[in-house]
Amino acid sequence: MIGDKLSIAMRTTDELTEAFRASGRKVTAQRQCIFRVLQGNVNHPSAEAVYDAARTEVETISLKTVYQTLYELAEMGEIAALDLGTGMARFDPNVEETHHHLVCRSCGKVRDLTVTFDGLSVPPDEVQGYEVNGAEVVFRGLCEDCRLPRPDPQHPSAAMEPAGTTRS
Amino acid sequence: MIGDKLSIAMRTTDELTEAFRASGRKVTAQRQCIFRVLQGNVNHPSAEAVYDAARTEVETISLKTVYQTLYELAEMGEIAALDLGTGMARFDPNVEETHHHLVCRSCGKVRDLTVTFDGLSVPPDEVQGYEVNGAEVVFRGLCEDCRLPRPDPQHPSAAMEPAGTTRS
DNA sequence: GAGCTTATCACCAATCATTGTTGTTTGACA
DNA sequence: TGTCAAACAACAATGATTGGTGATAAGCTC
Repeated sequence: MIGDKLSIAMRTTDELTEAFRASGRKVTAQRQCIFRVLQGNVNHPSAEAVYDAARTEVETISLKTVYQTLYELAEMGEIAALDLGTGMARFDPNVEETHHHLVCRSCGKVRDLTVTFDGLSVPPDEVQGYEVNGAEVVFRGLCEDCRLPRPDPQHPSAAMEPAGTTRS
Repeated sequence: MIGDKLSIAMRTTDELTEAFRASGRKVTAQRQCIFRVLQGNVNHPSAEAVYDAARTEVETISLKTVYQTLYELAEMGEIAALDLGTGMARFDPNVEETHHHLVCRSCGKVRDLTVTFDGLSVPPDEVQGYEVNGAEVVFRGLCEDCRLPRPDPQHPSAAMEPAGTTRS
């Protein structure tokens, strides 16, 4: 396994602590715990997944606190809140490098795709009055775990890998 | 206004009626009403928007029936159910021509973008075990109505143009 | 270190989109 | 026309997320 892959572009817990304080926010044990959960997390966890991970450290932390902290981090631009059609918001600590996403249709697993697509813009005669300032590409398919015959394909991997909705 | 734009690639009400019957489904007044609402609709309505439009014809129709019929149409491949991050599913009667979408960050309005992007695929060394079988591009920005100073930018146009969630 | 102020907290209850349940109605075919 | 399952309307319920409230504690001042 390439352990190096975990060194994704994201501030450290200490840097986030500093950024929080600098913006007039208070730094609590709960928030630092959430910072730690996010640090180096490459799984695009849902709020619930962050909550579960955080609770192993701070048992009394509430889901509301997790949501609030995550959206504050998103507001500060330290993480990205994504809606990838998996039925719940996913949070991506990687905001430094522009990238796209691979989403599993079966379990909802998300992976970064650090590829730049040239020519990904709206032709002038097609803008239909929109002022476009962003483009996201989502590739869908089946992840390795859901593709192969496995004991329980619904739960290929446990922690930090929340399942997506399987509508239709 | 280009009235021709309304002749989007979609089956007529009669064709949908026939397709429904052919697949063993029953055709009711409620369903035909929904077919009519969708026919030529270029606004990517939400279930709620279809519901509202349908109710002007069949006052007693229930939201559940609308959801059920829309997802059956999606299952049959006659329309597409989209999750574009606006907080609710949007339905696109245009399934014939491959296209992408323009989404307004403010009001959630969606427009088709009939453009083909070359090279929109995952490089082999980046697939990370996924079996990819689909790619969607979403361009985000502000639509004409939300961009310009207007009396009530939250409701630029009324019918069939449901607002998106404005999280964060 | 104590006191103060205010953000943040935990614990609810509430919301919104969507889905499950149930008893009734109705299309499709005999 | 009769039969019967599919589809219906009218609920209640779900899951993700947010709002309200009184208690707590971070970060300042002294």
